[in-house]
Amino acid sequence: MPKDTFFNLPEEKRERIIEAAIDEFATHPFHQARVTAIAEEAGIAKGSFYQYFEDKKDLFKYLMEQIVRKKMSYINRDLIEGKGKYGFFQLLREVYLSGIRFAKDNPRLVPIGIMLISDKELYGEIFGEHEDKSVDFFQQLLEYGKEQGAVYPKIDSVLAAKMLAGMSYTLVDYVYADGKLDFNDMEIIDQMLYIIENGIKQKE
Amino acid sequence: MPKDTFFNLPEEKRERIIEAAIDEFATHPFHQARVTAIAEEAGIAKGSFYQYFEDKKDLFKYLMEQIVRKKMSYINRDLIEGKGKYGFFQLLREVYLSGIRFAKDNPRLVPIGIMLISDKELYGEIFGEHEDKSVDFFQQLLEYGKEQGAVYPKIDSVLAAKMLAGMSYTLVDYVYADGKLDFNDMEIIDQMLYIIENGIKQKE
Amino acid sequence: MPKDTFFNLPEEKRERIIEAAIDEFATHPFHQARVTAIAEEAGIAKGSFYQYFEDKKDLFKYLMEQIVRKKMSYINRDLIEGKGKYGFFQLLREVYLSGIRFAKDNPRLVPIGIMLISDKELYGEIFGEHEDKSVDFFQQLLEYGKEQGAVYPKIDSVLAAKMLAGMSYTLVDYVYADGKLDFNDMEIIDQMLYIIENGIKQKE
Amino acid sequence: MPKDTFFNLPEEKRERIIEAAIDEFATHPFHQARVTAIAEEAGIAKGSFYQYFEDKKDLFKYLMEQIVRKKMSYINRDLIEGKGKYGFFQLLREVYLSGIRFAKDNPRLVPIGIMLISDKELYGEIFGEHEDKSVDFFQQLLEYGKEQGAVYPKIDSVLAAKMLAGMSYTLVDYVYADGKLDFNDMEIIDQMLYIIENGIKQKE
DNA sequence: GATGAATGAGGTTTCATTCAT
DNA sequence: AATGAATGAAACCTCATTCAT
Repeated sequence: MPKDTFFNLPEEKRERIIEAAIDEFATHPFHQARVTAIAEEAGIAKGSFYQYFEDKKDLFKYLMEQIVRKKMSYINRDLIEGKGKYGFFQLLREVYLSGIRFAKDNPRLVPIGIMLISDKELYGEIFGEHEDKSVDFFQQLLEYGKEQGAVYPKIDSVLAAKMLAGMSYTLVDYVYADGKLDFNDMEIIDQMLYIIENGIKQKE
Repeated sequence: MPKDTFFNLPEEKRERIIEAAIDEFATHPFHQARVTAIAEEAGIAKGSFYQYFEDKKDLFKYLMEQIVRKKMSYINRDLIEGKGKYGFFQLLREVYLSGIRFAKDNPRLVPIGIMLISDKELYGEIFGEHEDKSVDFFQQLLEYGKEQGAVYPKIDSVLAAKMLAGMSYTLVDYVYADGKLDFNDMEIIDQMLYIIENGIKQKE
Repeated sequence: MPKDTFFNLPEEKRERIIEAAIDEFATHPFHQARVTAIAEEAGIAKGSFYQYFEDKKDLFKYLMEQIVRKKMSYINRDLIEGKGKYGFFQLLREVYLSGIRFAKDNPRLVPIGIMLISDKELYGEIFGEHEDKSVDFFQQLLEYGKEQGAVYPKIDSVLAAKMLAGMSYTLVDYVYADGKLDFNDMEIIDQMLYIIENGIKQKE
Repeated sequence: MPKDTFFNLPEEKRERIIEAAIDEFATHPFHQARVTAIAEEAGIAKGSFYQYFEDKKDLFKYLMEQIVRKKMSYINRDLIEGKGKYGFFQLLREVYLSGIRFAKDNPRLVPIGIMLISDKELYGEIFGEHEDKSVDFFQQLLEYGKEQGAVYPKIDSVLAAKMLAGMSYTLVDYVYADGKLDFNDMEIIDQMLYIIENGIKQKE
């Protein structure tokens, strides 16, 4: 957790530091990212860094929390508005869409998350051992879908949740790799949803 | 490419070095992995390491090639046997199964591949810029499925291929995380396949 | 070019580092000179060295520039005073004298320059490919001598310049080898000048 | 001194090793020159190197001796033929000419000698502390010149010898730097000799 | 609080030389 | 005698972190 000094900083400076950190962590794996580079980019003294944060990991943890929070905000906004209105698949659509919007609005945040996934040791230190939260989320969504009568009840919610979560990654990575998404995001999501709904089998 | 000296080494020693490297790379991201640790673990002098390999990256590349080759061997064996016999979904099942078997037989190799994915720069240096091969593979498989009349022809092969590839990761990661799989691997795969085939929608 | 940190250092410390560097480079060819030795001798941490200089070569370049500048200062002082007063041979005498005075005042700097000469690759990196400056200098001096009517006009200025430059080295090396010069420096220079002026031939 | 094994080697192989050594020492200062490179270039095993030579320095010493011997041979041949025939300045001319011929025939040997000069420590280990032999040589020549009545007797032979020796270096370096000499070597030497004989002063 | 110099552990890599076959 | 693998000391350099002002 950053020290109080960090939170007492003028908004603008805090912002600069965070931006610099994002730049560095987006382009380098954690152990490769340099505190010096962040300090320079942010225009603060190297010593100041340690006045704000316990150490490199402290900053990274904080950053990660912010990212998660931000990503959540994309989802929630849509869901809150839609909760009553949408059916299960429409909700799912919104969720995926929010993921894409997040990636599009914050492309530099995407690789940071991806990088973390691969470093299990670091991941553990940051999120504890707890399971992937997004899986929980999709699992709950699926239960809701079953209640609604939209999802085939015999489906194993846990497995399906993992699949949906994985698909979410696939989607974001797809968007991120391609650079920019445009109109036909919709098309891609709709096709993906079609497959999720109906599978790929040829019906006779 | 390792130097000749490496290939001239007695089988046993070569094995020791590779094992040590796997241990190190499985538990540390590339830049965090230490040549010293590998040399010590393998019981060779640090200088010897550089008689066998150009540098750390050289060893890593080689290791990665071996991993890919090995993984391929799991797939190929099954496919070659089945080519004529199996229908599309049976083939897909075999492919996933082979992925799981690979992960089960070589659990330490899994995280190495996963780590690489997140380090785009390193990834590029090793595989060039070329796209994920597994996506190509699944795409071809899908085309075959369409010819066979097993896959709904309107499905976008590229997108579906990405999804199938992603699902493959999901599966392996699942297995890897849980430690060991037993009999009911089958069950999980079958459920996953059911979803892929039919989707998750409640048919009326 | 040393970093700012170096120039911000207290005079005394900067001096210590330079002295240590001179000691090391005076007794070892560049590639044999050790950063560790310099740091130890200067009483600074090895890491500090790299806070002051880009790398070993950076320090060496800087040192070399200082040496050249210092040597120049010996010449210039005399020349500026003498420009109007002296004839060509008197000027030449001053130049040689300044070379000797430099060598006498800064004996440890002499071998550093000499060592550099032999390492063409390093020399090129430091001074660029440009010709030996001292040759240029003597050439100009000779032209001046011809204008003055002191130098035999048919003499090839380029060749003679090379000879005078070489002789300058001979002289310095002589002084340096012998350890210390005393009164009869004058005598040696005068004899040398006599030869340069009149040659060694017995006139009939 | 190389071991017997070296001298028992077939002429052709010995030659190859020497050539490889020359290549390496001509392009790298002693401490930068690599035994490995020499062995590779010569097409022998690294281990064999130590069967022939005590160590790197041993080979270098031997090489240096050969170079000196070879250079001598250029001088001697001319001198022996000329001893009676030539006057002092003609002899001097022959000596310089032989230096140039040597440099032209063996350009790769020149920088090796030059490099050695700058590394006083190494120089001492190889030639002992004894004075520069070429100075001795020129001194004797000058005495002879005086006897002959060709050299102005009041000239200090030691100083003049140093100058002549230095000039010899100047000359060789000149030739070496320029790459190749052609016909007008003669011209250069003659001009140089003119200066040595008569000086550069304008006679009234 | 801000600064930036100081530190030193630790990392990769090189290479002369020895050793075992 | 010939080979080439093995060794390990030592070099350069990086960087997170601490210290002193």
